[in-house]
This record gives sequence, C-alpha cells and structure tokens, in this order.
Amino acid sequence: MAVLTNALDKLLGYQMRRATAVLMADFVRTLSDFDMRPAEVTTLLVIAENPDCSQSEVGEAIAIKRANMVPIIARLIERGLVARTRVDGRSLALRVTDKGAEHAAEAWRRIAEHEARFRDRLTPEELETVLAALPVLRVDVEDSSSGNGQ
Amino acid sequence: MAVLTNALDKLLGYQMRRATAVLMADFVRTLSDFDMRPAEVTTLLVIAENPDCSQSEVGEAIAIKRANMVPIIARLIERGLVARTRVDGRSLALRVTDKGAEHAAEAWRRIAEHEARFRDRLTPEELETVLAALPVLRVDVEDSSSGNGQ
DNA sequence: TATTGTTATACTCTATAACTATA
DNA sequence: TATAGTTATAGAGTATAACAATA
Repeated sequence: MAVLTNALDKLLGYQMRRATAVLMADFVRTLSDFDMRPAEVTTLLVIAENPDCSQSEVGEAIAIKRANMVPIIARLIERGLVARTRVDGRSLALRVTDKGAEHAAEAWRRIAEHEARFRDRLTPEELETVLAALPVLRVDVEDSSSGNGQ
Repeated sequence: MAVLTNALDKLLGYQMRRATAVLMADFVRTLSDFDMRPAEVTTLLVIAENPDCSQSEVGEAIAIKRANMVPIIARLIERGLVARTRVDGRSLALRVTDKGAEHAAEAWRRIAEHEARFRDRLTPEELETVLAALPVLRVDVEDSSSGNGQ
C-alpha cells in the first residue's frame, strides 16, 4: 500500500488531535484491567481532592457538562467509590469512600506510568515548553466576551 | 460556586486532552456554516492531495479505520465532492471533483484562520518546540513490536 | 492467504433542550 | 429568577468482528 502525503501534518490543531488520540489510547490501555473509563477516573480524582464538592463544581473543574456528569457520578456511587449527602435540598456534597480512596491511589499509580511513557520522549526543556504552552492553548476562544462558561 | 483544585492540571496527557478539546470546538465552529465535519474535511484534503489513492490508503494516512472510512467516503461522493473509479475489482481510485477542489480550497482558508487563532498565542520559539514535540508524542506505544498498524 | 471494501454493532464522549425542586 | 440535578436524545468518533469479492 502506498504511503500518502498529508499536508495536515504541518498543522498545530491536527497534530494535537493525532497526538492526543495516541495518548488517550495508551491511557485507556493502562486502565484496561481496572474497569474505569477516563472520565470516571478524572471525576474520582477531583472528588478525592475536594471533599464535599458538588457535582456541578466537579463538572466545571474538568469541563464536563452537568447533564453528562449524572451517569458518571451514578456509576461511581453504584460501585461504592463515592458517597453523597444532601446539603441544602438542591445540592449534594460528594466524597470518596475508603474504597474510592484506594481506587484513586491506584489510578494515580497508573497515571504516573502512563505519563512517564510520554514525558520520557521529550527533553526537560521541551517538556517544560509544552507544559507551559498547553494551558495557553486551552483557553477557550469564546471566553473573551463574558459567556456563561458552559 | 467554589473553584476546585485539580491536580490533573500538572499532567501532560490531561492538558493535551483539554487543549485539544478547545481546538476542536473552535474548528467545528469554524466549519459551522460549511456543512463539513472534521473527519470529512481531513478526508477530502488528503484525497485532493493524492489523486487516485485508495480508501484504505486515506484511512492509513489519517488514522481512521477502514470500516469507519465507508460512511465518510459515501457522504463525500453523495455530495459530489469525490468521485471514484474501479482499479482492479477490489480497489477504488479516489479523486476530488471540481466542486470538491473548490471545497478543499475553502477548507484550507478556514483552517488557516483557525490555526492562526492558536498559533498567535505562542512565541515563535514555543510554537517551534511544540510542533517538533507533537509528532514524537504521536508515535504509538504499540508500534515498537511490528504490529499491523490498524 | 492476505487485502479491499463493506455491514452491523457497540461504546465513549459530547451537546442541547426541557423539566423539577429548590434557593 | 437563577441554580443543582436530572431526563431524554442526538451526534461524532472510534472499535471490533465478520463477510464477500478479489488478488
């Protein structure tokens, strides 16, 4: 099979997408025998770090919309990793359970492995530059003129 | 609403995912009145650049599996942007039509706008480093031990 | 036997609109 | 009136397995 040319390879956006796809595929592989999806891991770790946070706050922190948080939280509760208590009738305070804390610790171990695989490909200077550039790229174009975030 | 801490922000993989989501959302917005999805644009541009390529070759070039190329190509043909001719009974040669070439030119104009919005946020040195780092990160972990790609 | 295109199907993440009950 | 959580639903991308026709 012939190898085609692809002018898209010059593009920042395209390279970001391709690289992220590889990173994510590796992350999913890293989680394969752990029965947690990326979005669940992210959610669990943020709750572990912020006891008594609300569902909306977690969504805000990890850029997942309120509506999409519902099944994620439901599954974490169902598996006994997260517990919630009423705060004021419309808000719920989220906390990880002991089991959830163990899962969070294991998740961090796996994340460290996964991260190392990619960090090691870059020189310290390159890594530093990339890690400084990404948060700049991450600022949403729309955020300039107020807007309600999500 | 309280702003939560998020230790994930230190991670290369997580920052890549967040930044890419913003880039992609902006790209989709850039295409919003053009009636083309990102995967369709990518496909069209690679065909335009490689006349008489096969469907599998395009998939290989842009990391989309054979099975998932089918509806993309079907839609491009349906819209009269791509034409195909039989090559040998199991392969098809793809070409953009005149209309497809016009769409490709318009797509490149929009991509240039979109790209500029993000490139302009980085210094030339940062951009150079990032554009050098991404292809390194993009190499799949599995590719080391032969493997059949997809 | 390996390859090309295809079908069918399922999963993950994301997006929107609308509802409820509360504040 | 605005907010927190929810429901329902749709879309886009991706993944796998299996098949027919062909090389």
